[in-house]
Amino acid sequence: MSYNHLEIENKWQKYWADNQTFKAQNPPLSGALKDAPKFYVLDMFPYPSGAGLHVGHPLGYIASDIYARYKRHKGFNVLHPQGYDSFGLPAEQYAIQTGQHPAKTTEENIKTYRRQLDRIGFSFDWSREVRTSSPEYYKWTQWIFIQLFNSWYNKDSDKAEDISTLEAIFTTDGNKKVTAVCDDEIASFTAAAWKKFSKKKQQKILLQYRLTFLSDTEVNWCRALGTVLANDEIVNGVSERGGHPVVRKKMTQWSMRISAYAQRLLDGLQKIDWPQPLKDSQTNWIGRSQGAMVSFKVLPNEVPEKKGILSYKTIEEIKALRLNSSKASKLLWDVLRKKKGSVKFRQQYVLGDFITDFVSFNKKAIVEFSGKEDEIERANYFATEGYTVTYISDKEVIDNINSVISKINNGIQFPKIAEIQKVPKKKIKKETSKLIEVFTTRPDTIFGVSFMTLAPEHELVSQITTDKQRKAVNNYITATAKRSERDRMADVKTISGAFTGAYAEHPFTGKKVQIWIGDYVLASYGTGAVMAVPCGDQRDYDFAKHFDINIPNIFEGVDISEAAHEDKNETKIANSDFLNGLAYKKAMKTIIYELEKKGIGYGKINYRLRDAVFSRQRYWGEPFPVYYKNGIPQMIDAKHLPIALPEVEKYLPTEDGKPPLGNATEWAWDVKANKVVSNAKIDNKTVFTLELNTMPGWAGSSWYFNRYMDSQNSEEFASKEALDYWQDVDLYIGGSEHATGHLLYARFWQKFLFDKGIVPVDEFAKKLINQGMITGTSAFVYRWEFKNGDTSGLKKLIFVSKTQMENIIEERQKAENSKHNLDNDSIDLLAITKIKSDSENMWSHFTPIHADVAFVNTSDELDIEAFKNWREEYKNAQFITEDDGSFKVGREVEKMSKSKYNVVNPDAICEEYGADSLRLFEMFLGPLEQSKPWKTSGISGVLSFLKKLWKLYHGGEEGVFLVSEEKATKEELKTLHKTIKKVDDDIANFSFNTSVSSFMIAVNELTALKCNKREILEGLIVLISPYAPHIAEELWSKLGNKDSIATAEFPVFDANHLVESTKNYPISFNGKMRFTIEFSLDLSKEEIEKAVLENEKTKAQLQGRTPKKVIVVPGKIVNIVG
RNA sequence: GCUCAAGUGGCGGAAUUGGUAGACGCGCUGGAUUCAAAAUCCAGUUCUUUCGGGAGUGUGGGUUCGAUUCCCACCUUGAGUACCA
Repeated sequence: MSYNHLEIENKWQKYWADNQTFKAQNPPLSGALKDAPKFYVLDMFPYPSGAGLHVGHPLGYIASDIYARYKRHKGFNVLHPQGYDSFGLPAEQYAIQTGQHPAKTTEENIKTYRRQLDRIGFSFDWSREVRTSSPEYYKWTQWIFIQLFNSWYNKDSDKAEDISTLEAIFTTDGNKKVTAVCDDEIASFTAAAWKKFSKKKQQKILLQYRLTFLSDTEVNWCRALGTVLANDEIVNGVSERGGHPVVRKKMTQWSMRISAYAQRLLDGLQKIDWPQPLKDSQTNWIGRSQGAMVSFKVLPNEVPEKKGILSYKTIEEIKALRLNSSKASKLLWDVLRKKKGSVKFRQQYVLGDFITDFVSFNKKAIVEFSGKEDEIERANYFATEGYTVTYISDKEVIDNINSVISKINNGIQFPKIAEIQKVPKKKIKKETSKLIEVFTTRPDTIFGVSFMTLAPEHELVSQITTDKQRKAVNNYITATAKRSERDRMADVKTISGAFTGAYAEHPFTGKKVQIWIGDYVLASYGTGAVMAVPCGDQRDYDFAKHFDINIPNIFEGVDISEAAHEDKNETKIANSDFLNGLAYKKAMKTIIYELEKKGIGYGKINYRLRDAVFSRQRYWGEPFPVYYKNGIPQMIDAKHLPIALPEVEKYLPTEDGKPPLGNATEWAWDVKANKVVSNAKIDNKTVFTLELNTMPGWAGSSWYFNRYMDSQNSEEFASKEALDYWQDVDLYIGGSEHATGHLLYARFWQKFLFDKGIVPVDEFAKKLINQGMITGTSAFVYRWEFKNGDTSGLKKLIFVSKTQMENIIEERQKAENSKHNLDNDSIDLLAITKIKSDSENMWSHFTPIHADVAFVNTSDELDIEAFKNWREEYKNAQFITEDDGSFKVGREVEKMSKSKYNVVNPDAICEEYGADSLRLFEMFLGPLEQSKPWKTSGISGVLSFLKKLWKLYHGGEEGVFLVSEEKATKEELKTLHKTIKKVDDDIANFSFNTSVSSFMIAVNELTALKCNKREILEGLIVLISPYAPHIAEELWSKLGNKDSIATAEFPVFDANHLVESTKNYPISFNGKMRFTIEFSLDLSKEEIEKAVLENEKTKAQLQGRTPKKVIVVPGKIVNIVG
């Protein structure tokens, strides 16, 4: 009976499903597992895409499955679940295109995934399956959101606490004593003041402390996708998915205060066994830098005028105004710009703090549309500046533009102060000295400060710029505003900036320090301002050189004539008053002490990590359990969860730009009935509008590992017993692309849940492995083209086989090198003269065209007929084949992708070679964490291994099952135990590839020994079972076992079987091995040395010379130095 | 630029504390079997060679009796990050 993988695999997959073989037990444990320790093996759950799985996807699942099966053999109660991260953009985009409900396509895709996964024979406990998009699951995602909303971060206890504790503090002490992680700008208030605040104001203040909060955030808006994207969803300024442009935009969004956990996320990395590169990228992403905040006083020498300074903000406002200007405004501007009025007007120009609609500076006249919110303040200011304002309305302009023009002209001819009612007298602002705050990691170099640089967007820029410099500054701001973020990033080399004319006072020397603006300073990091130390920072140095600013040297014995000196460890500070002679560490301490003493600065740790935006303008995501009352968000009571996703007509944003949920008609919250009701009932008394955004993709994946512990629990997130028993994931396998997304957010939520006492540990995964990517091996055919792609002279497309193409190129090279006539043998070789006589034109290029790898056999030969039928235009193509008539394709390694036609489907592999072959082969390809190319041709090696394995149990030519009960020989035992040791070690090191080799070696050796003894074969099949479980089950049952092999005891290694009496010593000369001699291991060093030197071969090597030295390492090697 | 990872036959890769470089498999070559093919089995397969040998793990140095492994410098590739003060 020969090995029939299809029959065996079907049989056992059915058996496992029917018997729930891999169901993990929750406490209390019973049966064989009564005292079993737990082991939790987890894969990153997949997003079920429409394309299904390709052979690259299961790599990590196979590795984790082997580990899980191994642990079962070792007596553990193994939890090895699987589920689906089933909310996401692709299903939604498909819905937009086809109108299909995302739930439906998701369901279908999951079915495909499940079918594909089942075929590979995974030992998943499917009874615990989760889907992030099912209401039973997202009920608890919503529940966690509520917990976050009801929490604040107390810096003193360094953990999240219930918001009620904060309210209690406010009532007794106000907010002065609280150290919380909260919004940057919260005014301080006393207990008395707190009590007097309205409920609404109190709620607004609390919102600034909550761990999830609403704020106007600059977000990455992707117009094409109609949604906001997280930083890690953007690659090179375009969306990761689809490559659409992304712009910055302000929106009111839910955010998660992950910044509260920055330090703990960093510290936690110490105690988890995750890959170093992954830890590094999290460390990098959190971006801790230690330094100090320092305030510089701006010198009031030249009090700048406010008028006409463009700030970043105003430029953007003006842009927006111009874009959105009303019909009337456009109409009027068309007339005014053509000077139909008597004077030249400018549109939307800045005057003081205001943007005028139209202004004439020389006539001191303003034309404004009436009805602006701040009309009174504006009028007041314009009047004090001596401007005449003419008010007009939209209607007037549209009805009769000529009368409007004459009204304007009249206003100018007969100046009169605009009518102002109840103008409050504007307070004259006291000119207090302004402070520029900077963050620096090198406060010890403060004596090297020779200028300061502000980001062009910095709010002080417009206030401090002097008259004289205003034009230059405005020009610079305008110029940088035009450049997109991308341009600025791409162009790091160019140094640009402008002097504001203002000076700051050096806090220690009292010297005047120039204040510049420059786009190398980012508004979004630190305070958006830097103290420039050109001698110690290369960017400051370059800037100083470029603008000819002096570069004081404050380092002892360091030459800074060529470049800044950025090394801090081995340099002492000089020219720095009280810091002179101090090394970095000491200088840091001293300066921070001095700064704090003077009250102008303090030591500070800054993090790059920003709070995470949590709102998405999408349909296919978790709805928020939130409704709005007077503009204040309210949580729906947890007992009414889940708040199910409503049905909508269309999945696109609404006409007026609301998220897709704005299309829902049943989307309002009735606080009396405690249910979702029709929007028509909204009265803002008992029925309120619900949140229209949905949660981002990472919401559901940030806690799913906890849900698996007790996935069917409808009462709780997971029971306390289950959480206490399973604790955390022992082994987590997934891709490294989640380093700064999922894996950071999940750690954040886990720490939060830990703070709240919901989960027992604050890191969810002890050990993590990143599996590498399996790349595809694309196949190419080469299209022969004429110069300039001109194919007009050809009746047919010509494809050239790979070796022939290489021949042609080589011939051409030769011909060109020796300047031979091109019409030579090589052309005859191909008989192409028949196709085209002008051979000159034939010497042109070959274009590689992707051919579907399905058309190519294991010898790289193309199925020409299949290829012809693939595309209409290939039907009549001509093929220049090899001499033997085959057509060879070119090969190249690329990412596996549909568009490259190099996708290999695991179903096809399972069909032809079997799941066991697929599993073995994927492991055999190379180290798990490394990326490696897939080549189907290689799989024959593991298949023939399986056949040999099968034969071992089916001795003789007849092929009947035949196992002997004889005692095993020493040699046979040695093979088995050598393999046990190797597999134990390999699995511990995740070197699955070398285990497969050792199986092959074992089977080869046992075959050579003609071993068919139960004593050996029973152990062997358990060893192999984690890797190739189907054949293992079959042979195990043939060996007479009634139960599944899944929990059979793993063979125990016995070193006694490996003890040797002799060693084949390598004899090397100057470190090079030349031959070997066998000696007993009992021999002493001296005896070995003597025997070696007497050996004939040694004498031949030495050719009469006397060796200088002989090194003998017993049991290892002999080295003769000559 | 910075951080990290990695460079070994035609290919995937092995060599766990420095001790026989190329395990295992693919591919290739030759042979057996077959009417033939597939499958299977056997032998060979780093390069070079005057068949004695000699060289060889990205490059150049170093430490050592001995280096793919340790140290220094450089080159190349891949990943992450990007004016982070």
